[in-house]
Formats: sequence, structure tokens, C-alpha cells
Amino acid sequence: MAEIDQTAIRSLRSLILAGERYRQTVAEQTGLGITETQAISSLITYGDRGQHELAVDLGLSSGASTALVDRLERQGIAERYPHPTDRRRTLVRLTEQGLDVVRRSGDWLAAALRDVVPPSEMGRLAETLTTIAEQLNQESSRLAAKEDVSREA
Amino acid sequence: MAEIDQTAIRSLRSLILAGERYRQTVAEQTGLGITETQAISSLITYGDRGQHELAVDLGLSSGASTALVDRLERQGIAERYPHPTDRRRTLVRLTEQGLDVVRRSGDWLAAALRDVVPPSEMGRLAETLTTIAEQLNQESSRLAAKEDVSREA
DNA sequence: TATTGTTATACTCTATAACTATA
DNA sequence: TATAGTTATAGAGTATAACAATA
Repeated sequence: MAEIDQTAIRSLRSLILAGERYRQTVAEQTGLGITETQAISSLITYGDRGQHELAVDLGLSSGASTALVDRLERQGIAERYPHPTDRRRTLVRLTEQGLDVVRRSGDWLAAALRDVVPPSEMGRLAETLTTIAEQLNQESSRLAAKEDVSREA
Repeated sequence: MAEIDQTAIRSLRSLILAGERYRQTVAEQTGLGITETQAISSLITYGDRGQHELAVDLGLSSGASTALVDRLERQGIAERYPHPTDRRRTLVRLTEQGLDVVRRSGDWLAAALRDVVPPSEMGRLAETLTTIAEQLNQESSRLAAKEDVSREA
């Protein structure tokens, strides 16, 4: 059992590394920075959001988030638009050009998923990957919260 | 079919994002930088290597690789040792302290894998994750090579 | 000649902190 | 008072290029 767990941990570690290498490749292929392509991924995955929420999601400070969205706008990848009721907030959405990056990079991800399981099992695999992502996010949140507590102590 | 593919692509994208957030959390929890923890992951996953191979793996320049290994040595995480036959090369290996980071961060990964599939299917899941990682790496290599060609043209 | 690694310089990106506007 | 976002400054990390040592 423990042996299988170690194998599973190793497989997830290698997938995370492969994801980071993919991220660099996407950045090089599109001429964008690492953080820009992460923001694009985050926006398409979780939808339009305010800069603050985007910053928290990517682990950035508010100042870095302002600079990030500045770069995205300058490159025509995303754009700011006002929050309908809260005039403090600025929401961010992908432009057509940003969606094009999503489509191209999505094709490259599809290549990584080709033939790993029979088509009939692809739906179940997707559910499994999503569950792992959710539990990994939960674990990250748990650890980040623990650090905050120790800081206050 | 195409619909399932889009779902699968979305699930992989979210897992890659979760992996990047996990990376940041590990860096914060250990007091190391992002690149340092990537190097640790790479060394434990693919074994000891020369600085050049490590640099290629992480997408770094040779100068950045020197600075990286300098930092790892200063923090007691890894150490240089001479290649047995090629005196140009310097190999890098994790110290006991580096292995401790591997163990701690491995526990956090284990938490993400808990209960996603029955124990009897964990071995098969590990194989699937490893295959996805390999194919994603292949795709990254293919794209990087394509860029090199276009540069020469 | 090609490869591995080091050094020096400039640049990009981010954190911090002080600030404005709105809730 | 608290929150969202901007700006200015300083610092960390990287790419580039020139270099030394070895294959």
C-alpha cells in the first residue's frame, strides 16, 4: 500500500513538473510571460473576476496585479471593465485574442491526453483530474492558513 | 466526443493551475524560492545530473543555473560534486536536508490523492498520471523544436 | 571546435508601503 | 473603518554575452 502511494506521489510530482514545463513552452510560443499565461488559464477556468481575486488566485500582491493587468491590456489579451454595482472594483475579461491563446494551448493539452485511456473512460478521467486539482487546492489553502497562524503567534 | 475532450482539457488545465499554486505554497512553507523547489522536484524525479541538464530541464540559461545551484548550496539543500570522468562537468545531488523537503512536500501531495480512487485502483491512476506527464513533456519538446526551426528560417 | 560552467551587466517582474476612491 | 486599485521604490531572479577550462 505505502509502496503504491509513493508511486502515486511520484507520478503526481512528475505531472506537476510537466505542467510547469508546458507553461514555459506556452509562454515562449505566444511571446507572453509566465504570469500572463497563468492569468489567462485562471480567467478561462474560473471566469471573469476582479483584480483582487485574480491576484489572490495567482499569489500576487495588489501592485503586481495592477502591473499584470496593465500588460495584458497593452498586449490585447484581456481588458478591464467596471463592476456593475461596486465602483471600487475593476473586473477583468479575456478578449478574442486572449481566447485564441486558450484555444491554441488547449490543443496542446489535448495532445497530452490522447490515447491515455479509451474514449469511453475519458469522462471519468476528467472527473478524477478535477478532484485531484480540488484537493490539491484545498491542501494549499490549509497550509497557507497554517502559516498565517504561526505568523500571528 | 468533442464535448468530453473539452471537459478533459479543462480538468487538466485546472490541475496544472493547482500544481502551480502548490508550488508557491511549498516555497512559502519552506522559505525557498519557486525555482529552488522546482530543482528539488526535478532532482528527486529524474536523479542527479549536471548543471547543464538541470538548466535545460527547468528552462534556465547556464548563468541562471549557476546562480541557482549557488543558492541551493548556500541553503544546504543540494551540493555539487565532480563528474567521475568528465572534468568539465559538475553534478548536483540533494543533501539530507533537501530530501527532507521532498518528504514533507510529498506528504502534502499524498493528501491530494487521498480517496480520489479506491486503493485497488491507485496503481493504475499512477500509471495514467505518469503517461499524461510523459506525453505533455513530449508535446512541449515538439513545440520548442518547432520554434527553433522557425528561428533559423 | 564544441561543451560545461562562471562572471558581469542590464532587464523584467514582484513585494512593500503610502496613497486615493469607494463601500 | 475596511476594501479595491494605483503608484513609487527597492530587491530578487533571469537572459545575454564574454570568458576559462576541458573534451
